[in-house]
Amino acid sequence: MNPAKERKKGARGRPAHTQEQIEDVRAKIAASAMKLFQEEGYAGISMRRLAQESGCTVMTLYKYYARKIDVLRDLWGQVFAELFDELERTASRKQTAHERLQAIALGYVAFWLARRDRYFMVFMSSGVSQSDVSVFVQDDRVLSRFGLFRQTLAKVLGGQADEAELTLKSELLLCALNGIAHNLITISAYPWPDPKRLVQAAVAGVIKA
Amino acid sequence: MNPAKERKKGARGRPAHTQEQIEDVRAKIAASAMKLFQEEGYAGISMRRLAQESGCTVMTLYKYYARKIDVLRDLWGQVFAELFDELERTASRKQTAHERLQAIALGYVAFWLARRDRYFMVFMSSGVSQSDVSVFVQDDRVLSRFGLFRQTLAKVLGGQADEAELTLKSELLLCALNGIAHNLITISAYPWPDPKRLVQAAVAGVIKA
DNA sequence: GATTAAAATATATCGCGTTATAAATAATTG
DNA sequence: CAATTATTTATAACGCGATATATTTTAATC
Repeated sequence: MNPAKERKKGARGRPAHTQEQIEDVRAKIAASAMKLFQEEGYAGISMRRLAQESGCTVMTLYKYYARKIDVLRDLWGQVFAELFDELERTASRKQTAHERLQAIALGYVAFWLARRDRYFMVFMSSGVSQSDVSVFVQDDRVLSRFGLFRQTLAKVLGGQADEAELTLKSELLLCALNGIAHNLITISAYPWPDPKRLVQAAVAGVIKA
Repeated sequence: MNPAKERKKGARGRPAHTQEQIEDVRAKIAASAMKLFQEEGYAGISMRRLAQESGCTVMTLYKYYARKIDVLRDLWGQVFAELFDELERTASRKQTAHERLQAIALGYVAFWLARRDRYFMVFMSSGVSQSDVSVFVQDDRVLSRFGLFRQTLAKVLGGQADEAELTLKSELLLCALNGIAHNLITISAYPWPDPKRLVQAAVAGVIKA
């Protein structure tokens, strides 16, 4: 209700930006940020630099984003959208539910392994306090897309599992996949096996056990 | 070879600190840091403040640690030592291999969930660049202790798995456990189930599949 | 005590995220 | 046009991590 303050008719002075205009400015800043953060890392880009490359001043940045981390958070949604768009395309090319589950599980881990810079951008962003991180995927548009895993797993299990068991197993699978990506990326010194074998074993673990 | 530069006999001037002396100073700084980082978080403590509480100047800190993050890294080893000491104590109280595996898996996740501040300190430390993180558990003294999982799993599987399969499964289990802790801590807004159920399902996945 | 070399300090500087404040600019209405 | 109001800019400031440089203190030998 009353999402954007209505401008009273006959009001004087410069009108406030509409929601659309605000999002246009944000999108422009975010585009610069995505480019810069990927090239030189989140911590490597200063607000002064981002302002310069965005063609505005630091104070304008702070008008559209309360803190630097909020710029980053704006990019997370884009990254997850890209990821799940890719996974759904991948899944649509497979015939059986089992193949689809394997494909998206592999695709999920492969996505992050191929985009370590973005993984760090999303999961390990520097200068992040505990409270910042706990809301890192609070956005419903992001969270809801993880339902792809639950739905695909449901098809594979058929009637073998009730709702509760299905929920548990799909969440376990997600934890395992995130854990595989997390460990392989952050503990890179360790001689990990082929990620495909880990993912296949993880999938086997939830559909057979 | 020639680990510490030998002081030439008859040398003039104040002798350089021995390795032992250096480690004593580091230990003193690290003690202050562990206390302060836990109380107010890594990002919340400045080098100026750490120097003050350690009874030295900022420049002295930088003599013993090249960067602030290196102080933190020094604490990681202590945290893992505490974790695995606890896990081994837990395991020793159980009779069967299966019980031990369950216990250490549960204990591993429970340890981090009960020490979220330390989890962030170890796995999500702020101001960390990609290269910093890739060596975060490179320390052999830390890495070797993860062997506990492999050995315990070997007992459970008995002769059912060859070396390669045992390696794969123990690494998958570790990925899953880290993933469970990681997700439950960082995506705290999501209504996760009881971590015990996730861990039990993860263990079941590697011993039955 | 004099000499020497290392440890430790003192001080200044840099760019950083962030905030505050005042001024300039732009877009509207009368 | 003037008046009004929001956006944007300009500038300074704060504590931060980090670095550089010069000085003082300390612990050893002669």
